[in-house]
Amino acid sequence: MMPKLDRRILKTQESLKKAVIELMSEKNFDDITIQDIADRANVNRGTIYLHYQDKYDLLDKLIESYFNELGEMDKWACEMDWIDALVPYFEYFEQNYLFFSTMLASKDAKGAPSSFRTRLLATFMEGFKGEIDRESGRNEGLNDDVMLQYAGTAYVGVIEWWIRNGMPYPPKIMAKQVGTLLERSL
Amino acid sequence: MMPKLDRRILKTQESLKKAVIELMSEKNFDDITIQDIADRANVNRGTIYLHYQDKYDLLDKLIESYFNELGEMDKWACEMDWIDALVPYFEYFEQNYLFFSTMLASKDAKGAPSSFRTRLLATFMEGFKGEIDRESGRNEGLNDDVMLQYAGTAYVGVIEWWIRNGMPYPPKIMAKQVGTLLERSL
DNA sequence: CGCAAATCGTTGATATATCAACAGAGTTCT
DNA sequence: AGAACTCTGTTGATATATCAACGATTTGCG
Repeated sequence: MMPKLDRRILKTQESLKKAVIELMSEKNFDDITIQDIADRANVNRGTIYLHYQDKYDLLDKLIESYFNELGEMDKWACEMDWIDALVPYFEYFEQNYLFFSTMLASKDAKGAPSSFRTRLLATFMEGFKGEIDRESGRNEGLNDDVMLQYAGTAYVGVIEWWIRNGMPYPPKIMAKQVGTLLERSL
Repeated sequence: MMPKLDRRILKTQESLKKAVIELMSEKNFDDITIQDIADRANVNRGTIYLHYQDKYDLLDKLIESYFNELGEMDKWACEMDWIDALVPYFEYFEQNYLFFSTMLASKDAKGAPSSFRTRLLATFMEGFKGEIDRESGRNEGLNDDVMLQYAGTAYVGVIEWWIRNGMPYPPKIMAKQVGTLLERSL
């Protein structure tokens, strides 16, 4: 069991993560100072060091927490219908749209397209692995690699489009449509 | 000088006040328990007693803080044009619409119309006192009492209507219109 | 009624956050 | 190069919040 975290720890860490996301949507991560984060989170600067090594560590743990959350949802979703299983995902993206839009938009230090996107893709492809239809024969002659890459990039692409365009359709509609398409591809 | 409050005190008190406002917009104040408030504010129940006697004390101080804020704005506004002076007020009502709509809606314990509304009216009338035109002669034969009551109830009434109807016009528009009307009445 | 559960207000021990201050490392400006 | 400035990471003393527990009321229910 996790050793039941103190309320204050959760609150400060939440404020700090929220602050980083907000600030990253406003300026480059490198231009963000520890004091900026502390101010935005309404937390003493020193407090940050009680939880994180530095701002990079904070960003790492922030991203990690989202992937963990996605991982949790995977477990929950694996035995459901495609369309039903996707609903909570789109709801999750909607609730945390600022995080996802910011992370998908942010370039890596070197200017390369975000490693976040790459990792997100890998996560989805991993999740799709067990869902490929190997029984109906419908997919004979198709390589797993290709199908996974196809479905994965499509999925990420749609999410990216949906978020960037202000989430024009509600999560349930998105789940239904994307679910239908993914089902055909795997 | 105020003895510079600790960050934690401000944060806790803010959460608690916000929690009470939210809860009051959902159910009767008497049905709200201390534990409810603690949960909503994400604060330990015992912490509440470090700041307040009980939930009634909390509500008192909550309301008081808003009247103090209004009092501060009065000082700032007294030497301005009517219309310009009203803008910050309507902006303030807009920002804190949940508080005002809840308080204006809430009945007192006995079921009487809210004493909050009565006090708000008194505050505005007090503020209007110095603004009555005694020079142009335009108001001769008119009693101060009557003018104050007239303008005060009108002002409160418009605010109430504006908030209850989802603030259909922006603060600046409201300030201009109400400012024009108040100027005519005093 | 009478019991069970919920709520209250308080306590003591402990954990966390705050604040002011410091030295060191970069920056910027001249 | 050097002065002035900013940011960093760390420290020690202190203030505040947390948690679990308690007895005392109050509330809800059979």
